[in-house]
Amino acid sequence: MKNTPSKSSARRKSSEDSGSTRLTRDDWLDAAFAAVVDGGFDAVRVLSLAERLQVTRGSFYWHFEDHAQLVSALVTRWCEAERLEHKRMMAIHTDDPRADLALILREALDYAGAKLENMRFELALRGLGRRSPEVAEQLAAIDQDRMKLFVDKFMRITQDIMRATDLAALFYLAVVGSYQALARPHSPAVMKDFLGDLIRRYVIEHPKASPRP
Amino acid sequence: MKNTPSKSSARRKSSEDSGSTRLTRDDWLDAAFAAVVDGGFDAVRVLSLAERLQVTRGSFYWHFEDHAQLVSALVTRWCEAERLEHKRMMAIHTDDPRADLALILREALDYAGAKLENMRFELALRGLGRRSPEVAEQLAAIDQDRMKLFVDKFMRITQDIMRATDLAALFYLAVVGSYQALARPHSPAVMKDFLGDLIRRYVIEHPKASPRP
DNA sequence: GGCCTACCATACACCATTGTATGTTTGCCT
DNA sequence: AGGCAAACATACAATGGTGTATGGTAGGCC
Repeated sequence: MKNTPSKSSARRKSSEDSGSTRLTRDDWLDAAFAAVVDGGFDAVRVLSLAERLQVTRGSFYWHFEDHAQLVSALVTRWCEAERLEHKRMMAIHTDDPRADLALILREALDYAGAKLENMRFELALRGLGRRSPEVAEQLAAIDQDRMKLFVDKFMRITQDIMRATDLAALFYLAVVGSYQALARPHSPAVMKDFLGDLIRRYVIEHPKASPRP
Repeated sequence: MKNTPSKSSARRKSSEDSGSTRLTRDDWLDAAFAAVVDGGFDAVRVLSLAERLQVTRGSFYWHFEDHAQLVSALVTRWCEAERLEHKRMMAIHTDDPRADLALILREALDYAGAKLENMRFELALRGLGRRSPEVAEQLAAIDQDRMKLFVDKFMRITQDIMRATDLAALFYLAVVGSYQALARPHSPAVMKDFLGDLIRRYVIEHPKASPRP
């Protein structure tokens, strides 16, 4: 449900406590996140969230200035958590670069539980980015981050900067494209492991076979 | 502006005429299409369209039952036009399968003018499909159509059904993914011809080089 | 030239949502 | 125990959107 741990002080309640004490700012952000996951950013209505949280809107307008501030805070929180993930993946560096790449791809493509929610959020965010230049900018930074990650990992396999860039871009675009298919309610299960298999077969197991003029 | 020609009778005005006679149903659909292109489906407001068309909402509620009918008609109109395009591309069949594929890819990736609008519409439509099962179904049919097209064309090059399916899926996913990047206001120009070049280099010019166990 | 119908305007009721102002409760702190 | 600030409730104004009912107008057809 939460994409980053609450930094609420100890005396305050966080969503882990099932007790019905007061809410924190992060609780509202969590509720907004859940709303985005199933319904997109249009589903982030102050009243709906309040209903979900069993409070009135009076609580909201204490924790936030207005609706825009909620959305903005939600987006930046997600982006920061995402960059932490990138850092974590960047740190994966054993003496077997193919295994490293396979692991990263497995993480990026194994949609399950919280990861599926995260994917749906990202999709909705891309939709929002089409109408908000600020969000588009933040998303571009995320994409750039991930491309760097992919290129780095491919680089250790091919040792060819051009080829590594090509492959990284191709597969990252395919990953983004696959999000669309996987976000559908009844996505074909066969899609799930498709890209991972493809990269294993075409790149990892046969790294020298793909052509380069 | 229009993604399919109006079938309005001769006495009625279509948007080509600059004269300010009465409107037709297709004029409203065109306006809705334009609204989706810049602003998504949330920008399809009856009042905004009326303002854009220099009329009041009285006109709208004569041509359409309600707002939902407008959206529904718009979506099916686009889908039908898209399938016509698929048929046209499917008919491209010379004795040089590589040139055929290159041509199709150029058409699918050369975003300019009306094609960019079409792409932005498709992206918005995918967003809508995440909350409307009917739309999701129509989109799945479109995807299936295009996959068949891609597989057919790759098939004539590789003569290997498995490999053709893999490559078709990989590149189609990449095409869909690239839509996200290209839909951004200031998309890097280098992205524009990237996939086309990639396919030319990796598949068309060196069709036998990619691996398959 | 009258008329009938397609097309559009006007006016109203209604609902969802945001924001604001102000009152009320809870609980920590000393 | 009492006070103070955080957290929430309540009530109200304002906005922007849909849908409906009904009245008005223009243009083809006889």
